[in-house]
Amino acid sequence: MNIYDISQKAGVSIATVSRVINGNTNVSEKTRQKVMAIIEQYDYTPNAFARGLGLNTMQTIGILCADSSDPYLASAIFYLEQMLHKEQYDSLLCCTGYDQADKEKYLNLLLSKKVDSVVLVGSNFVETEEEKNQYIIEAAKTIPIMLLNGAIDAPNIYSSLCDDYHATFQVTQQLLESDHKEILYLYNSNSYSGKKKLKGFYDAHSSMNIKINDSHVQYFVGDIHETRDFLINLKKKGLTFNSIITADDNLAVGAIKYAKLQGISVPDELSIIGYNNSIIATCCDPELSSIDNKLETVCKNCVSTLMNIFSGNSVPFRSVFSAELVSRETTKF
Amino acid sequence: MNIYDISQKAGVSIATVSRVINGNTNVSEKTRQKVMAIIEQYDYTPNAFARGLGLNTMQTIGILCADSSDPYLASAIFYLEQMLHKEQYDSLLCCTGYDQADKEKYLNLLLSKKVDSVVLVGSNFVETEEEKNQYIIEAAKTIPIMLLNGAIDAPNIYSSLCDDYHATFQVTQQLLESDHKEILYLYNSNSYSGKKKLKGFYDAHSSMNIKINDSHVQYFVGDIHETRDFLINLKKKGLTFNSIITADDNLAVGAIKYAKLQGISVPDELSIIGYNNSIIATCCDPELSSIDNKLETVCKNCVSTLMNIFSGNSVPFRSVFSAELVSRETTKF
DNA sequence: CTGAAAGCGCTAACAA
DNA sequence: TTGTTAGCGCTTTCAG
Repeated sequence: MNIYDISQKAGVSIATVSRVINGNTNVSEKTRQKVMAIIEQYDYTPNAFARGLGLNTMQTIGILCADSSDPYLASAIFYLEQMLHKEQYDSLLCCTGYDQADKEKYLNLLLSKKVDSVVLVGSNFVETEEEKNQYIIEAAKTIPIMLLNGAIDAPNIYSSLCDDYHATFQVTQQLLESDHKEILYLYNSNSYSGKKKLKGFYDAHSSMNIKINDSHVQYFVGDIHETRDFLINLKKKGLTFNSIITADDNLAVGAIKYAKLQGISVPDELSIIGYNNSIIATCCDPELSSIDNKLETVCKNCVSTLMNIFSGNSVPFRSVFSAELVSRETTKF
Repeated sequence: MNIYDISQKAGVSIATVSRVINGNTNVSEKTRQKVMAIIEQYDYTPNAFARGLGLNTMQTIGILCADSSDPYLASAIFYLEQMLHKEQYDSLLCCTGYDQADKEKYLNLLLSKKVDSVVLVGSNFVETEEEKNQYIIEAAKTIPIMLLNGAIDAPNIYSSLCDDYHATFQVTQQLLESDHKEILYLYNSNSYSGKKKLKGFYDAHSSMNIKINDSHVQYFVGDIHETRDFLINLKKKGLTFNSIITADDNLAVGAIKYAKLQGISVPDELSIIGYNNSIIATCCDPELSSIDNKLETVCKNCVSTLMNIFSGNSVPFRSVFSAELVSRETTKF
């Protein structure tokens, strides 16, 4: 059943059928009704591919993320899909993993599928070495690229993100002020926001003229139990600290497990602050104080910016929101 | 840049260009190289919409889930996307929420987008009242429908799932044998697998001639803290139990919180068993014993079944796998 | 307000 | 091995 069949049965031309399908007003109410009746009678749906070919769009947005099973990224994807759907866009999901070459391959795949835009979810898409971001800049020559929690300065690239620098700066300062002079900073990513957080940590110290011992900044990649063991090892080696800030809730849960195994009371002897305020922050015990980086807001802004771009409205190429510490049981403030 | 431009620049016909693009062997090596050179020089990519129109497929699979931010469903989506990608298929993700009408709307949307198949992820898509599944049966007249953790007996509908009945039966029996005569069963869904689990719980009791007190089977929908409070209330009302089996890890984490708040020691005074073995099972404290329903296996089977369908091979309309209890700290066995 | 007809870019059957 | 050509089903311009 195609537009020709319908036009024939309705006794009109295909142009008229097309007009009623697309809500074109230049159709008399009478013909409109006649055509609609046939359409419904035969349960006709226009062929999306033909439509795509003619209009050069299938109303699809590519969503690129490293790992959609990560609860934090999963939430972002969920928000994005919901909001895009409201705007009549569908979401083509691609999980790239953390390998640079794969990210590039996936992005090109999405371009070849002719999506209307692609959203890169998670700061791990922005590398420090500028040439590694070249493939994104290149893609932006074809379609607008949205960055969620990352930023690249190049034409047609837009970012929606949280001020991770300031958030980390603040909680670090707060800890330092409440007499936690020995803070361990644990991170697992050198991404755009990873660097911002780290800088916040450092700057908070210098703003109070406190020196950081290099071994109080630790890079570690691993699951919850591996993180726990890593910390045990650190302690064994003689490193002392009375609080931990992590770049990620998973790391923080590892820290909680570490404290428990070592019989260290939280938050009395050790304060722990996570990042992302994801679901696991309320699963652990004690429940984790975590920096909420306003994922829903950031996603909403991302989608509305995108819609404005499509409408030809002028939009900010960067939107920054404030994060906020959600205090639970692993901190005293 | 389209196929005509390329053919012209290469001095061949568009048919030849099409042949080299599609790896058709009926092209002399010499022309192939000549054409490839031009293609690469101009970085030409065939138009996916035109291709879709001609072939009547864009190699896309619809993935329907209620809520992709649920860690368990998120993992399923992740597995599916990865495996589909290997088979050259892309994933159109749709998060329907739990409302029946929305599920139906989304499924029809996917049909109109002409996806090659759709995977319904999660047993919540299969309702007990048969007429509520009619829209799925209807969709299956157009394209094969895959059910992950659910089953519907109708043509062109295929299921890949875990034997939830048996798994629940076994752990229930195990508890009963180890002198836990008062088991509370907590569930939050009347879906296909929800019913199977419940039946397993009941049958294990009857197989050992043990009667179940009706109030030991509780339906509750809410987040972790609400679940905790629900249990506190249950206890207040005088209900006694020395173990809890839940249909879901989230509920089980609520149970752990309940025990902690009430000063009940786990697993000595109370055993807790969750379901899904999702990431949060290792976040909580004590870590949760949970039934692993082999999500990766089930997903892999789903995708390979689908590929076989596309290839015209005969496939089982239902594949059932065994679940397995992963013992952690909330049980003694 | 309606219709005729020219694309959109590709695949594949058929001819050569 | 290569080329010609007829679709695929829709949108949209242009005439009327």
